[in-house]
Amino acid sequence: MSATEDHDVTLSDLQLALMRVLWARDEASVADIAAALDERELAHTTVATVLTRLAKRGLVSARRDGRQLIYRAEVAEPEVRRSMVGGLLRSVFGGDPKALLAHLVDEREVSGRDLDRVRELLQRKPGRKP
Amino acid sequence: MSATEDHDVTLSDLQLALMRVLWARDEASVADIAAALDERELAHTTVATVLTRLAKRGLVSARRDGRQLIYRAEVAEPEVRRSMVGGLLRSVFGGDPKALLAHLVDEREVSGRDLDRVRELLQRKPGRKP
DNA sequence: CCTGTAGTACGACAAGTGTAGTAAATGTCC
DNA sequence: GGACATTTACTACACTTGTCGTACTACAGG
Repeated sequence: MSATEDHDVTLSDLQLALMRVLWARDEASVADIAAALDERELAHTTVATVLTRLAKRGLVSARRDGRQLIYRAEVAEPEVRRSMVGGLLRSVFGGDPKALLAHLVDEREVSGRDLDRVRELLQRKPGRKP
Repeated sequence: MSATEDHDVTLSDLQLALMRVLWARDEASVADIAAALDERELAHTTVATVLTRLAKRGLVSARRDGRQLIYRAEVAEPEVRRSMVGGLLRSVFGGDPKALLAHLVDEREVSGRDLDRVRELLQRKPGRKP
């Protein structure tokens, strides 16, 4: 299938930032990414280094275009989200998603209204694929 | 005024494991902790080292009892949870708790039934505490 | 008292990350 | 065609984390 034998896709903040650029535009050169991230004031070489490391992990791939390298994400955002939420779930909530949900409510991060809204969406859009 | 100037309490798996022991029993010696974690087969010195580093971060405190050091957690579990969920929220969901909730539902980590259950609890237990 | 032994304090080392400089290759512009 | 600019490759360095080994210290027994 699509799952290309993925491991533990956990990314740091910076790594995530780079990936987000790739997810948003499907392909990008180091310069593109550095530009998209210029609030961070990173040296181009920093971006290039991180990209190289991500490539070594198989999370992005590079294609050569003349002297430039054009990068592309090799893992999809939902997959990373799954992986990272899963990690937090395991490490902090003993693997119980309901505990996380409860936390969100206790912490007033989501309200009863939010719950209702989601509940309604669930109703509307019934079951997904088995 | 309980917030003792806390930073970014993000803990690794191992660190969390140690903290959990402390949270469970309020005080523990290195030996206690190593014992509680013996599925991990850690050398005592490893436990001691991690504890020392946690102490340096102010997350635990140590009291001397004879030759032993008795540790105690200086941050509460809910606080760490808050901090870590907050971090994930920021880095992966653009800081939007509802997006995380949606993820949980999409990923079928929580069901409509779970939502209802929590919803009901909310109804039952109305107010907050000032 | 002498000897284990239990405990801590330190120092170490391998990975992974953030961050960047330098070098080398390759175009571009007068 | 020479000076610049662009872009990658490599190397480096400081930090954190997981993991220990060693050394030193202070008790417990005989």
